[in-house]
Amino acid sequence: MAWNFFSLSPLTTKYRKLTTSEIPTCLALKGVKYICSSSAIYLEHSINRDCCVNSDSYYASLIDNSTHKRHLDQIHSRLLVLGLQHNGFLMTKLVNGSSNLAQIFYARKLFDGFYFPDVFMWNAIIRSYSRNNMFRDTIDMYRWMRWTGVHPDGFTFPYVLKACTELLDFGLSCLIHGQIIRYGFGSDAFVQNGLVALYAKCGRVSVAKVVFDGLYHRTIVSWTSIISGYAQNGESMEALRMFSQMRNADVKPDWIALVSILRAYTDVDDLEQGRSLHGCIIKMGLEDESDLLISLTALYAKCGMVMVARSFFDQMKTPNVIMWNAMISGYAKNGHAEEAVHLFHDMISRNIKPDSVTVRSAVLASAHLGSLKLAQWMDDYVSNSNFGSCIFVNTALIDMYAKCGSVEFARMVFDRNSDKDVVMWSAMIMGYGLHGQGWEAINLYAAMKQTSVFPNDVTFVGLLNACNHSGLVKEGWKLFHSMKDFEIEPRNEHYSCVVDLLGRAGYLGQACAFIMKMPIEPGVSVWGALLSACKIHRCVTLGEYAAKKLFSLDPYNTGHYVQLSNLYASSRLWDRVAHIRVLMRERGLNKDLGYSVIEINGKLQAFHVGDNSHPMTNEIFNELQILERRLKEIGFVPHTESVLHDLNYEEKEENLSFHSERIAVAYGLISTAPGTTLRITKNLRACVNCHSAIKLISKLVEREIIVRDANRFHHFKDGLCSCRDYW
DNA sequence: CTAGGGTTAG
Repeated sequence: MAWNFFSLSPLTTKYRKLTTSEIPTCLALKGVKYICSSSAIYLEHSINRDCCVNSDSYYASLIDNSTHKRHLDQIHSRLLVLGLQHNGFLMTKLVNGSSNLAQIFYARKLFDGFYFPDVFMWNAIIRSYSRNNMFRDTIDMYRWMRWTGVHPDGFTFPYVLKACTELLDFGLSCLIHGQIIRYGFGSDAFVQNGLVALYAKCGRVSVAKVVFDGLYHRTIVSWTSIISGYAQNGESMEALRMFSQMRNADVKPDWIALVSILRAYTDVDDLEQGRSLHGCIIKMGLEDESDLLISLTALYAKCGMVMVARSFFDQMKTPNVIMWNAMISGYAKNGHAEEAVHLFHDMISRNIKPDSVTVRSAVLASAHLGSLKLAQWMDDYVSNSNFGSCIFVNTALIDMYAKCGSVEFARMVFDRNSDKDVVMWSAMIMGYGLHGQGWEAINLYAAMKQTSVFPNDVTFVGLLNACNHSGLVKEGWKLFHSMKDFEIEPRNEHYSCVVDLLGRAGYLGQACAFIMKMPIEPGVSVWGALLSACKIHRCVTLGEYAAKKLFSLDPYNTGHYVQLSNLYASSRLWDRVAHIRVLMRERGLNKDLGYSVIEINGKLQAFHVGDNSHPMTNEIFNELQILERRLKEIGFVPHTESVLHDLNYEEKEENLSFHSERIAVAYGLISTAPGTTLRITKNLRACVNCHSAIKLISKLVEREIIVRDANRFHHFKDGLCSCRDYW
């Protein structure tokens, strides 16, 4: 609207330029603080550029070209001088300009000085708050707008919905949804797409789907919203199903849609489909899209192809934080924890600012490495960073300390956090479970219930695990049945804990009956628990049954074959052991190579079975022989039954004493001062023989030896182990 | 003046 303001404003009647000296006078007249002379020169310059000072669009373009708050100040003063402070179009422009320069409080001041804001002005201030991530204020302004009787329009709601999305407030979202319908925007494409994304982000994909289904015209944005909604809520298969529906509807994906679809493939580890999508991306000429490159990096890294992922990372000139995160977490998740930590250090030394996700991934990598020294370094790093009070990072720290062998340090991190959510409590409970401190876990759970934090499914996985590791059959059984009090549906993990609990304690029949009564299809973990219980109690028939299930559900997992073979070996069924060996060869499987890592003075040293590559190998084997002799002297008899192959007795014995954890112990003993605690990490589960041997060694050499195996920790001391031979 | 994505602790 171009109203003629010349008649209203005596100063501009002659199209006269303001001189620099005049400006302060005019401002003083209107009571506006004069900023600085350079601004005046700027204004002067701008006005000189175009002497035809006659329309809103002139001032609009001045505002659009402003790059500093003082420019806006100048223009504002000028508008005041001209009596244009009630020109809605220009004042709205000014508010927009302020918010673009992140001058949110200035925008608000302008807004407050404007008496009768129309919907455009309201949208401008709402947008300002939303763009500056002040979502509570966004909602407050929207409420105030409604209260003054101004009707929101189709431009208002996307910002309000964005705010709801960020606030993750489902109740509020429903309220706004109702208002959207009442104001008549029930079929506005922008608003509806916003609603789909909003419900999806609040974790209510089913509601999002209802809105999506009601859409009259589905754009690529609608499809992306619903696909990413499923992907973000862990329903990757459903996301991919929507993707195929989208293709049937002949909607061509753009790069943002592809990012969501890649994420779904990444989550289900579908490297093949991911690769073929990669091919499509190249065909579409989108391979230079850096954000797609990040998704591809995450995909290849998650699927174990870290080299390919790294090549994407390396080809990017200036990777952003998210790319760093994808690479670091990719390494961390795939047994390349060292590279992950290395890359993290690299990032710091190159002065690239990590965010909380980076730190979380680095902490996760440290947890995998198991080095207590590194763990403490990470803890220090976090304390000196901005993430010291970040609940996500602190939870990762608790998990890390527990996995690095120090449940005490984990507890210290836990105690220094005053605001604990269910995830943090669960992490601590898990930590106790890992160290076989079942009662501490249960007591902590009791303390948690005293606060207003409610347990969830993961809390119970932690608790049941803790009961398993401490042999607390009755307590575990009770806890399992208390899940329904919290309306938590047990998952396979919970069922397998119970099977483990019953099975280990020797109640194989009950364990079996329990499986038969399961309301869901028993998965790998359940049959795996049954098989390992059968191995302990040498129950061949039932074990074979469990193994058969496992081979059909998870045919390429070497662990199951080894378990069955060990079960046969324990029953001296050597022909069946041989048969398993043939079966594995036919299927192209090799027994996972065992290795152990020991930390000496903060440095990690890895050993595999019979490893003689270390420079000190002579000394190590000498120590091994001494230990062997001393063990024999006190009457130690090796358990030979857990050897995979049917070797002759001598060979078996030799193999056992050269197991990687034994070599690591020997190396640790000769490399550290007497009395030093040894910390060892093993990739597989502790074998029966080494477990008994290390118990005795701890007594012979008067050392505490802490071994982390694939499942839990063993604290060996004075001839005993914290797991009380229960693992 | 409007909307969709990626990295992500137990």
